[in-house]
Amino acid sequence: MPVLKAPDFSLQTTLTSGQTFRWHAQGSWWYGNIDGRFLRVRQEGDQLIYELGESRLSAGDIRRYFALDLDLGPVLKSIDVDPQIHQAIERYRGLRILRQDSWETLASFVLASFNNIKRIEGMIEGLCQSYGDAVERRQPGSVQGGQAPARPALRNCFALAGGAAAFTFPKPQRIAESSERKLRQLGLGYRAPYLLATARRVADGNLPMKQLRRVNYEKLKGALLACEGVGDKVADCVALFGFEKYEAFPVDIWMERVARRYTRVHSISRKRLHVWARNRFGQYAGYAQQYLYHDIRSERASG
DNA sequence: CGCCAGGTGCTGA
DNA sequence: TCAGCACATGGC
Repeated sequence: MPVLKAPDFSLQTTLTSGQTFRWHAQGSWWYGNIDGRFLRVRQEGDQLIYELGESRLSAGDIRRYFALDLDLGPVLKSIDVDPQIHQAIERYRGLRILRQDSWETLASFVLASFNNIKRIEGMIEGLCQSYGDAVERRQPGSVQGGQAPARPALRNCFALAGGAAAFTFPKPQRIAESSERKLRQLGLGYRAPYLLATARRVADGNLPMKQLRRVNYEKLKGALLACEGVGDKVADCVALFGFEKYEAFPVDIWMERVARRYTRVHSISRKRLHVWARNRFGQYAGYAQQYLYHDIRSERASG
């Protein structure tokens, strides 16, 4: 089985830290896809083991997705400026910011606003089932020969951990062709028109995702904010998780709680908090945010 | 059941 | 810039 060297990495922490919504754990394996190519991965010590089935992914693709090419030590050292963040780093060292597809990240975080993670995952799954491409799970022991059954375009034995078929994340065009009514039927609620408008903006070329990869954080954020349903927080999530803008610092309800640990001031505006955090943590503020976010949520969950 | 969720857009000071 | 409010829906 192929193996990648993965020092300073925690697969479990990375995949459960609320930055990605489509990975599923089964046994020691995590099942998911990178740009629509399905695989499973697991970690043993500082090794990342993966299996591709028939997916055309290179070791470099996987290394890049999990950000294993990033030297984490200096990053963590640069944000380790006080006892709060220090504690989070000690607890969750190895948490990395994934390099996710920018469109999938944008659509996902439009749906994530004022919502809970379980439901976000369900909404995204429904969206994929309705508008993505089906990937049938190839049975490893199935008998070959005779007429090949009408086979779907895509197959992969790691398409799903459990049963039926898995689905790729839909292209913007597919959602753009839909309607608000159909999207509401998926349970997207008031986010349905936001997602539709955003998908149309991308499909029409008014939000050129590929070109935006080359612009700086400020310009990128400005472009993202032009989308309906994208405010400061969503734009920062997309910049951080989908565009490698590590200075982005998304401020949500959990960051407000983190802020109370620091200042005891009960009400600080999200804008002020954003400025304060970026000044405090610097060019890798986004990493600080993700460690603080995971730390306080984990603490709340375990009591 | 009531409260909460990785907020945003809009309105009116 | 800021505060206050409506917005859909399901998890717990």
